[in-house]
Amino acid sequence: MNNKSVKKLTAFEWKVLSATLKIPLGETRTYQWVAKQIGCPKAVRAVGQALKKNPYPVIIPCHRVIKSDGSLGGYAGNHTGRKKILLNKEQNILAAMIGKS
DNA sequence: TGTCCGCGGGTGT
DNA sequence: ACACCCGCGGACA
Repeated sequence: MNNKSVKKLTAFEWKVLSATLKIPLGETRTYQWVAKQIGCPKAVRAVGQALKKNPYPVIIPCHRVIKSDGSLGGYAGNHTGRKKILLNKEQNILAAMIGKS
């Protein structure tokens, strides 16, 4: 997991990224869920920060991480529903994959 | 339903 | 070492 090429990320950030990567395609998880995975269910805010600072936004499905009440969160709120669109397309892709099979 | 506080860790100063 | 920040969560009004 740890490469020397990687930026200075702390263990907790790695936990967050790893937990986020564990989220199944087309599925969504809450910050609280991720926080619990890393062993800090109260560090939900820190989780969000780690995601925001994530070095690989491409492999990190930040849009897949939402608030506990089902809201997409501030990221999407600051844009034109970026999370929602990404998630929607993601589900569309998943559906297409299933359809092709 | 709306607003406030607290939790946990990062980064900047 | 201290203070402020953050893509939240939960409690209280």
